[in-house]
Amino acid sequence: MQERKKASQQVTIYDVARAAGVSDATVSRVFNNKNNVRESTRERVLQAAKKLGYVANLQARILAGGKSHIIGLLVPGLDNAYMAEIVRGIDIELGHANYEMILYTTRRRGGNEASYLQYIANSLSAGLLLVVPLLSPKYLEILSDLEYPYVLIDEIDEQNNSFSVDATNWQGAYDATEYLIGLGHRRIAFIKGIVGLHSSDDRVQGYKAALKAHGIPVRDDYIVEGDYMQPSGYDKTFPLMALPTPPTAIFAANDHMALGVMDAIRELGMDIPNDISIVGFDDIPQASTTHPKLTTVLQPLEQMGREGVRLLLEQLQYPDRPPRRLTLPTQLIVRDSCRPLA
Amino acid sequence: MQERKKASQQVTIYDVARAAGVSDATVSRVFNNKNNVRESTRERVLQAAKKLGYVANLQARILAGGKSHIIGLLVPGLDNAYMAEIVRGIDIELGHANYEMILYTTRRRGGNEASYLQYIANSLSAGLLLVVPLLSPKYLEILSDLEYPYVLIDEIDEQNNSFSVDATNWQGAYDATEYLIGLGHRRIAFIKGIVGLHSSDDRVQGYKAALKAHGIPVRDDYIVEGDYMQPSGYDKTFPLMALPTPPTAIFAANDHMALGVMDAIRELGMDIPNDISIVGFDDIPQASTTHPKLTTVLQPLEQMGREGVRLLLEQLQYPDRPPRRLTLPTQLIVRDSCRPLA
DNA sequence: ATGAAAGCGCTAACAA
DNA sequence: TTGTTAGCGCTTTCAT
Repeated sequence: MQERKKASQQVTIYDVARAAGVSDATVSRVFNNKNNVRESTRERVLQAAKKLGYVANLQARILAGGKSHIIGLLVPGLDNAYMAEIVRGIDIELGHANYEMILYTTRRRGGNEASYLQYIANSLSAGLLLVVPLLSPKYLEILSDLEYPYVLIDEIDEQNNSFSVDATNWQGAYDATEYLIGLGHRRIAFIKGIVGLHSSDDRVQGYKAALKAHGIPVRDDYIVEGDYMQPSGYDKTFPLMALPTPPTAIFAANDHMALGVMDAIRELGMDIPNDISIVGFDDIPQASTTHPKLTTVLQPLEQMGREGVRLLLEQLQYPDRPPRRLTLPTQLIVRDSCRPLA
Repeated sequence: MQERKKASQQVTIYDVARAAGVSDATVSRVFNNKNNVRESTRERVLQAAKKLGYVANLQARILAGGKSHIIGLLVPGLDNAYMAEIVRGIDIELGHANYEMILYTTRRRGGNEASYLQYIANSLSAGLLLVVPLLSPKYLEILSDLEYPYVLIDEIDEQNNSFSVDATNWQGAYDATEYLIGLGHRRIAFIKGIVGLHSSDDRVQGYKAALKAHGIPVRDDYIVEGDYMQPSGYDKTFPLMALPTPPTAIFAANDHMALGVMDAIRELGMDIPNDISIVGFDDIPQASTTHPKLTTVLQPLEQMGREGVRLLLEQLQYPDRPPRRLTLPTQLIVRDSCRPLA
């Protein structure tokens, strides 16, 4: 059988010990960076290990008393740029900490959150990172019942009972709106994201607040519902532009929708930014490769992923620290999709 | 410390054995679904296990020689739609088989393939799925030295010594080109993908073959280099359109580049498809949400992921089967970015 | 500074 | 059908 062959070929701590003329315990010490090893011995061991191509066996290490060095990542799916960026950050940070990641998708257990979470908690991962938009409160309940370490990314716990990382969505939307106002725009439309999503709701509020702060009335007909997907940005643009007094600027609650808006605007035979200004949110990679380049609010997705990992590892190390919410700053990225109103 | 607590609390096979009045081996048998256990005994063990809340320790299980029910996925990164689709397929199929997936990124060990692969082989995964464009032959060498089960996705092994899944890239490009020819186009440009990539090279060949088959000379100035990224599609379009006799159709070796081409064409003030026809390759989700909708060659990405998993699980089960290469059919998806030449 | 020995939780011969 | 006995590769006391 396959597994046997593998076993017979694996270079173990023993082989290294023999080759270096020391005991297995000493080899272990070397690889765990214990300080009670003579420098010359350490070198000899390292030499031997290198020569033999020794690679530590994680299972054995963990079994013998170590930590699992594996965390879980629960997501609905990987199929959008937003998620990919977060995962990139997670991956980088995990790499630094020498942790592995098991990917769990909510898709896989439609409906039965409880048993899925239990399953995860009982398997190899030492903790869980959740990037689950529209997280049901039930998840949180179960998780805390399980007393299982976890961190919410781009979601918050209303009860303030979870570790979480998010961004200044309100402020980001406020800044973008204010930027448009500064450019002379007064008729600024807003395409909302998924209602109920915390980040999404914050963005609408930030938009409205900026308008009010500058004495511009909030017009209901300028605020339309979207769903964070490109087609909704496209679809919603037409009714907006068909208004008796159409907007001179459109602020989409995320970049995907902004891209859809751009498509629609072009289809209407209008020019961006000369005929209308467009702003997005997130700064996904595509925002800077589209033409004209999209002005948007950078959400530090990668960093959110990294900080999420940090928070989780912190919990693993100090299980008794109280929950903490980390809110990272967004940043307006001015590119080419907006113009001062003539 | 967390880990200690957990360890001291962990219910082992021993506890269950004692509670059920059997030996640990019997408990192991029950949990591995061996058939040589009396039904009444099995029930008793299950009862005891449930009562004590027993959960198998995977590390120990693997270390002792069992199967891990975890496979590894090695990718450069998740940051593009192409990869996301493949991963989606992998995830679905893994779910069916009740396997977990550990994500490994090549990013994490710049350069040192050998030790990274060894590390992977020595850790929890029972096998490895590789979606690594431009896979260095060295990887394959190491992998086969390790005698570790693996499957290549969208890559092939020139030596025919690996399990692999790919698609009919040549045929797909041939079909798309022929479609354009059928529409009356004669001046068809091609933007290449990354040279050296197997799939990419096949696509150029398919394009050329179709041209030749229809007696259309292959013009070198109509074939330009790209890199599969959107900006290259954009950049390469301008020189193409500045030619004395510019093409009436552009075939980009993948959708990302085709999207870039569309941007450039619009920037030139031309209309798609009235002034020029455009075809892509892959059929990423965005191809159908852009405007006009992109005519493209569907590469069954999701299915490739699924088949990759199947092939890997097959190897795990029958270690002695000889390597197999599975080539899935591509399919021309006609949408709105092409028009008959007037 | 180093070695010897025990054991982590489990699986897999081998007996019985 | 079931129990006994060895390990899997490693870490960690406890000696030396």
